[in-house]
Amino acid sequence: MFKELNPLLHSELRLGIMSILISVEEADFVYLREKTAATAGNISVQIEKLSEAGYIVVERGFLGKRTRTVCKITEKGVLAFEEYVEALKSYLNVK
Amino acid sequence: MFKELNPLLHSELRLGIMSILISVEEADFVYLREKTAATAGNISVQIEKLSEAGYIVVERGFLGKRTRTVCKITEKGVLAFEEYVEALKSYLNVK
DNA sequence: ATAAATAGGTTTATAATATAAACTGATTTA
DNA sequence: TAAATCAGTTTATATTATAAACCTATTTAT
Repeated sequence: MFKELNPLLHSELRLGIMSILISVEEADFVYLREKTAATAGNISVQIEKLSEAGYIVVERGFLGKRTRTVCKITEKGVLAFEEYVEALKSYLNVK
Repeated sequence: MFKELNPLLHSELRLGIMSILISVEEADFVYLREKTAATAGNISVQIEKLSEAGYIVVERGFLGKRTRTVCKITEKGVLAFEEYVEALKSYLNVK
């Protein structure tokens, strides 16, 4: 009847991060913080979780002298996101 | 950018319960337990939360000699569910 | 008649989670 | 050179989801 909702994606902030990354394919820490309006600590933790799961890859580098953390969604992440959306449909009366 | 996801509805089990109730307009405890495949304790707690929020009404009665707890969604519950679905769309690339 | 299962729940304990506050180290500005 | 600001990370806390344990009534088996 109901499909399982991947708990890693069924989280407001992680879902927001994934939602951004699936459309832009590359976003840095600051951009994610601005778009999601979450605190830096919260973003940091959730990025780490998504990274551990292999849903995104994180590259820490520099932009001039400033540190810059760039995130990209992986193929695995795209698939997980798509499956999550499919699973959600079993809860909403959307076909 | 992203709309807030009502935390009361952004829960796999409560969402399942609401999803059922929005389509059948009346379901008892046993039916909800079977359809959601959750434990009775879990169902019990989540029904209570939805009830406290005024999203559903709960009537405890009898069916023959057996106790029977019947749940119905309220107008407030329907609205909250619809708003939740709208909010979700801001995260998925669905229009 | 009585013991053991079963039904329909509720209460509670526990483990997982989300979140923000506090912190760090570098860089820029006053 | 002291104070702010930037870009994050670590940690502490409060909330939450979940299942285990429990309870009371009823049915079934002996």
